[in-house]
Amino acid sequence: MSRKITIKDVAKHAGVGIGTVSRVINGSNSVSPKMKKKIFESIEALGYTPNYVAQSLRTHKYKNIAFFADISNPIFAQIAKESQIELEQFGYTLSLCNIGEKDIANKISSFLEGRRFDGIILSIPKEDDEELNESLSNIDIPIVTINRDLPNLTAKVLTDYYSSVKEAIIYLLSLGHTNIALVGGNKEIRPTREGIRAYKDAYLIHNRVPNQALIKNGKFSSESGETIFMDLLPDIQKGYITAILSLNNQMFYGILRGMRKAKLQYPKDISIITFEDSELMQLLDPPLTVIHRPIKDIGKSIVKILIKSIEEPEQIEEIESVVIPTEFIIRDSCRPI
Amino acid sequence: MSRKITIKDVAKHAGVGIGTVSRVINGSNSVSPKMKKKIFESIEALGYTPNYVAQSLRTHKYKNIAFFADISNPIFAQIAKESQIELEQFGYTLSLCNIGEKDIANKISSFLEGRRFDGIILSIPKEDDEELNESLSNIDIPIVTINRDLPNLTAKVLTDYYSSVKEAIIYLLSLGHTNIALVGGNKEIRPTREGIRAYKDAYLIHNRVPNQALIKNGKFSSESGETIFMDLLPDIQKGYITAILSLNNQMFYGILRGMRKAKLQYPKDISIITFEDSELMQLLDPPLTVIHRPIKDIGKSIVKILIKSIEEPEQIEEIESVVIPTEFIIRDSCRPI
DNA sequence: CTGAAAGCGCTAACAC
DNA sequence: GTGTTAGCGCTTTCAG
Repeated sequence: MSRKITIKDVAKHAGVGIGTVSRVINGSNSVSPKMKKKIFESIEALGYTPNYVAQSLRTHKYKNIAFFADISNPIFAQIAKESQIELEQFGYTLSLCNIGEKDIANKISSFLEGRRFDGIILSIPKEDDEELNESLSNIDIPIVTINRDLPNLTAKVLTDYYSSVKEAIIYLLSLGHTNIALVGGNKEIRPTREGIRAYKDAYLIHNRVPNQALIKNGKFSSESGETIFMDLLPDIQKGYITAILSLNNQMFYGILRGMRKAKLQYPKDISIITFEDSELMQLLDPPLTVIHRPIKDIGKSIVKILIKSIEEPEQIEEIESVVIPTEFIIRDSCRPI
Repeated sequence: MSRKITIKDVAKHAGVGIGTVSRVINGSNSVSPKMKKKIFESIEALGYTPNYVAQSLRTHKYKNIAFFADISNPIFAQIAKESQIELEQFGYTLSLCNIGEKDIANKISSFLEGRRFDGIILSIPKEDDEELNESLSNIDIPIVTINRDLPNLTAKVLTDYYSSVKEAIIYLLSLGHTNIALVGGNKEIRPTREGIRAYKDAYLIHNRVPNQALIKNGKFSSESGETIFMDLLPDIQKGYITAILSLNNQMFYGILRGMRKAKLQYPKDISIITFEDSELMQLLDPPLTVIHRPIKDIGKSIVKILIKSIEEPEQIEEIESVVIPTEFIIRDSCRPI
């Protein structure tokens, strides 16, 4: 291929100085209309596009965002997708970095090392990883977290777990369930805490106090969900536990698998509700009662906050968390007692 | 934060020339061991990491790969994830760009414009988009395609649709099914073509010729799958069509939804097989007979080919397509006639 | 084997 | 308003 054409070529072609071309490209300072026109023509004629790498080196702006999460979780994949679509409007690029359970601080810093990003989108598996929080607070570019309360990180997009979990539990209590198991991930993350808080409050409203043993915590995986279900199984078979609310879709798969193995069916043998409304959730038979959250809105909010933090840092005071509403959708996976 | 420390700082700290530091960083040419040691110590002491942007500007190497696909499809999200994990080993970054159905050529070129990538991973919805193929062949960096036969693009990672579809159809024929519907996406992509070829060959082996009308093409969406199912419905209810093989997971969701609406159950009313073995596929009741492909291997192969094309372009002659084997897994969604 | 210097393509400060 | 120039941080000749 022929050599990439540069700003110099444009300047020569238009018979102007290189600086003037730069000004036109950046729309900065006033350039005389005739110059402007001439330069635009040359840009067009030569098919010039500025080299972002060179621009970045000069300006310390990279138009590039790093996305850290566990993409195995389809929800994060969707959020990544929506964020990318949104970022594109602003001319930004999204670079993926998958993180698992372990060695996250290292993974993040080695990913960031040497590379240049203007901002970060992040969701990590625990909030109380001190080493990680330490290294996170040393990062000097804006970070937007997803559903996490991290010390020093104020820009966050949260899902309103509280309202819908409360609504769901109240719904179950109204159906006559008294012992509802709550299955969630690590206690050290916001969704679990909020879920538990909502759970307790819902019981309170019904003038009851839930059995602490009904609150089960594990990891965001189907294996963990299945393990928890198996723990619960004796009490389910005894008829003590009659409903389960799962705060996480991946754990929910494990619960379903466990039910299958134990030859239990919903809603006959147990009522169930889960978070996240994927296409398949509706295909399960009977269709599932779920808590749904709008992924597209989450992506949009993330990007909005992030771009603002990057491009208008002076207004950073005003940047706080955004809470995305959820929706409780009743279908056919719960039955009255 | 304090100013980023640069190669100059290291040179000064070590009392050497800037070029020597560079040589040490790149492991290039021989530098005397004592120098090397001193410089490494300074790098360590100052916590220096080279600025990739500056390196890129100089070397025209960016350590960055662009990924174009429709991430709505969980399969592509998984492939993106696996590719990223693999690329990381080589120090490369993955930038996402979601593409939909329309205006793809523009999307790709505007994404690439000005930015610098060393390679591209790509899967597009049709193979016969001339404008797109034209613009693709003008790209002067290595491109690895996923399951597409594109003119001029020889580096590809393919899934062996043929063998498993053939196996699956033979399985159905052996169960006594004679009229098996084949549901796939656009005819202008390799998976569909290969699926159809396998389908016909399987019939041939049984000394039969399939009814062309049983081959249905649509788009990779559940809506399209449902529409096709509804087309098929009369013949299913008549008992003419007794089995369906879906080449695509998203279309399959639509088929399931259609079955639900029509109050049909598998395997009783119809036998079904689909591509892609997700966790939920096993949770459907009864569990589904599926064709499975190893996503991790696909990611690895993509990256292997891509890195080789980038870093050892002289061996490009040898770089051809890799075919990833598939596996036909029999569970309980088909019954004998 | 090593230091000095040119230059990747661009922006911004500086003159005119 | 506009051209010239320094320099972002790095690699790579070029001398020595």
